[in-house]
Amino acid sequence: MSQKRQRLLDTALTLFYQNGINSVGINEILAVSGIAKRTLYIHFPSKDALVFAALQQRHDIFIAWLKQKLANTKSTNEVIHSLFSALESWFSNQEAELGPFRGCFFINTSAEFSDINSDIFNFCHHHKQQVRQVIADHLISNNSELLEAMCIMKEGAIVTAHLCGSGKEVTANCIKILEKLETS
Amino acid sequence: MSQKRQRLLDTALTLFYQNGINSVGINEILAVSGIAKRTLYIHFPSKDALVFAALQQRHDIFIAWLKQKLANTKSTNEVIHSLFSALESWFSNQEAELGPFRGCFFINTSAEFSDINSDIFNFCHHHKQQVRQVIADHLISNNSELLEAMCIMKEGAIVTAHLCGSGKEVTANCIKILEKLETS
DNA sequence: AATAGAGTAGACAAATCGGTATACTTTTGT
DNA sequence: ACAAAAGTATACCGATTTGTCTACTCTATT
Repeated sequence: MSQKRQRLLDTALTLFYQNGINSVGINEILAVSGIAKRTLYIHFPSKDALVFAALQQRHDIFIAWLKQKLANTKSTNEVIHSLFSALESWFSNQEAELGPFRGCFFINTSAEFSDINSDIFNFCHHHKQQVRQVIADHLISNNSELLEAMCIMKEGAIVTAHLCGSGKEVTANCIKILEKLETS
Repeated sequence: MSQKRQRLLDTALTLFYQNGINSVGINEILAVSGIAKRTLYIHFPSKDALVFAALQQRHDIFIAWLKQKLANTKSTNEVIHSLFSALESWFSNQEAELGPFRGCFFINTSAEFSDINSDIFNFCHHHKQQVRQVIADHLISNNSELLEAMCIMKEGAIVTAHLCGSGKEVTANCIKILEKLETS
């Protein structure tokens, strides 16, 4: 609807993802976006509401990105390769839509919001379920053990790439491991 | 040395781990520990120094806990079982030394401190390397692919248990997957 | 041309942040 | 026993936090 609202949201998401939510104040978002404080509080009743909207925005972007990466996969092996190649590309900052890699926004956010019953923490959980579903939809065979393995290794790869910075080796190892599982 | 210093550190670690570092103020730590502000700043020059000391404390506790859990393992298979049984026990709050489970303190902390070159972020990286080394020391065979798989799945399991709350199924799946890898 | 809605700039409020200073008391080592 | 070190309580500092308020401007539609 409003282009100001959208610019606010884009700026907030970028800053939140890059620096962590608690480290980014409302005033910084206003300064970077060049929008007045009053305008922000017309569109979002509170910072938490802005955070929640940013999470939704990131969720939509990530799911769309993932679906596109998994499109046209015609076998389990192709899903494995497409998924972890995409992750590797993300880790090495070659996915413009996702911004400079700094781990998973939802893992990071759930680390800052400790209340397990809050809307924000709940949405992080919901996001992970949705991602799992997208992967599941692309697996022809109903191999739930392989699906589980892919999801666990995906989280492990994201965390490892973020903390240890070795993106390429990690994803290559994941592919190798999952291929062994697939054919066993 | 000083018992006050230790109490400060224990309180800080508990609160930081449970609520996130940026969500816990100096004053809260003082109120809970019942120690004067002046005393804190005698022992720690800044909040960041306290955070760093808390990370070191957690590191020592975690490494000791892990070594104990992996002690007396006599085969690769036993390492797999000991490691992921221990994790499952942690996830379901049965490991008093580690406190109520709220993910990995180092993953959580690195989510809050975005500067990759800071001492704090660096220590989180260092911790993960040390954990990997402890696991490696218990593997008789020099199977680096299995080691890598165990580390990736360990991170994946921690994140998944925290965000999705399904501790038991996750670790059971990890064990199943790793056993397949081991014997292939 | 008039009016309503969206936006701006910035002062302001109340709370909280990390950190310092002061004046005093307790503990500890020799 | 005495002196140094450690600890307490509390006031205070400047900066920063989210959020409110006022007064003004721009723009679009009827």
